[in-house]
Amino acid sequence: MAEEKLPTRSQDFSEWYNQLVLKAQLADYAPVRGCMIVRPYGWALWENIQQALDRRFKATGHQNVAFPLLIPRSFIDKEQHHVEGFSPELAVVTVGGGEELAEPLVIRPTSETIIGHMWSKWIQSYRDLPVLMNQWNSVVRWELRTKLFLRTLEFYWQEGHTAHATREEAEAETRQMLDIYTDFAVNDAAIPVIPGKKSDAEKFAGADVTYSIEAMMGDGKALQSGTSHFLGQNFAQAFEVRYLDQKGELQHCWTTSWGLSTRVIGAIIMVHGDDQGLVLPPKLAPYQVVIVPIYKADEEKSLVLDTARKLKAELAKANIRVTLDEREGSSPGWKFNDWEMRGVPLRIELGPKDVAKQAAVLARRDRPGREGKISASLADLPVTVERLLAEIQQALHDKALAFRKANTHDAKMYDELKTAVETGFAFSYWCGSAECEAKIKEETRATMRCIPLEQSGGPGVCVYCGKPAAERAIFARAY
RNA sequence: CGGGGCGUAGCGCAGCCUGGUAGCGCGCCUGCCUUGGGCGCAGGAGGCCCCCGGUUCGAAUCCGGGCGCCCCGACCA
Repeated sequence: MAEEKLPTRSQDFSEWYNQLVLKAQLADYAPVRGCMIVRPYGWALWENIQQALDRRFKATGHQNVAFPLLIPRSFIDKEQHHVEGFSPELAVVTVGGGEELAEPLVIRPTSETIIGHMWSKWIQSYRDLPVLMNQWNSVVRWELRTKLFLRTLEFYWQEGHTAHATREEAEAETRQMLDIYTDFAVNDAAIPVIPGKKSDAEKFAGADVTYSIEAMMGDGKALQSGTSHFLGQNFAQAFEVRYLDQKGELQHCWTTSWGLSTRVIGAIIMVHGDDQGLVLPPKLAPYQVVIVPIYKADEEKSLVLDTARKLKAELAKANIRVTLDEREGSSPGWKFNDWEMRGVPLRIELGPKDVAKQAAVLARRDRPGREGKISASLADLPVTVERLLAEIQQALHDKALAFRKANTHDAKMYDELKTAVETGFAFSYWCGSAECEAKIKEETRATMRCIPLEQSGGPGVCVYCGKPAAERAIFARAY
């Protein structure tokens, strides 16, 4: 129940976020440090995200699989960069059934190694390729500092893994999946994202190239919201994933992996939320519409509720996710605030006056207050609702894009970059050297988020060292 | 691992300094009344006061030790 007001976003963005996640009942803290319980409302949101992605994965030929949670410790050690990257954050099982294990098992931090191991058995011929797999699961990384949805010890995600005969095919797959994430973010989550390439310092442990989609949160900080890795032949060599080509020659496969996690829920909260609470994009919202009935006397109550129930059935028939708030003992005003806090895109207020007119009051979540309310005829309500939901979906995206543009600066001078990253993104020329990247990070706390795929303006000079630079990169403070 | 905060009713907290009947607000339950922007009244239920040890006639309170969680930095999706 929402008994107290949230801090405003400008007062304390971090505290606003923490309290909102709890109050909206998306998630709660687990008894173990850094772990999270996803509550029904949060999981419903995740299920909608899963469906939106899963149908895209299936449409591009991927199949779902389930690999085990436990991985032999030695597997992690087989790929040099992988072991360096992940060793510090592994959870290790050393005892099973009361006995010390001969070989410790790690709880998967990601599944490249065990999948590589199995592929080496399954893949023999070019006819076996490509292998296109995905799994929905959870993984464990022993993070030092955690935050609900954004970084927890265990988190839910999907990890896609593919193996190909050629470099070109694997590279195309890597980019295809990045495009899918972008499409999902923009069209379903209403989050404008910048797809781009990571620096060597920021790339996945074991990848040749890492791409990501980067989004700007409501406080101007960046959040990496999905990644796609071109793994080259690194894992194929470590696990001997080989095939015979048409000429009868033994070749190593080229592999990819790509993932998107419940972290994207954090992005949805921080991109669209306002001081009243969540604002969920209609395409992913667990409830797209809530009907709040209003009545005094008993005759009114039955009249209003009968109408409301019919309305609910009609909307549900039109495939609109709708709920009717029949809770006794809470006033309509209380319910308005409650559902606003929980981010339902559209509210229908139905009272005796409306029923008499055969109309209802519609209130858009993205336009708070009385001015956002309109009266609509009951006769064609499903059509009106569908139109409004589409408008809200678009409006959320446009607002977020406008915000990002307003807080992104083409910083040419280093001083401009320093100022820009205080409140948002700096889009600056970078020579590509790790030294410049490290210095910028050290001096501004901003990291190189990505080199956007979309470039314009030709070459320039590095914002830090002044040497020639081919491309511009996004620098920002990040979650 | 460094810095800070906190552990007392489901939640938020007071009480601790100065030891002596465990409290307040919200929520919850019952009834009445209300309901178009976080209603009101009355009654009620609910406690290993984080754990272990010490001091004391007596510990939520004092002393020692431990554990846990949250926030801020370094590491990361």
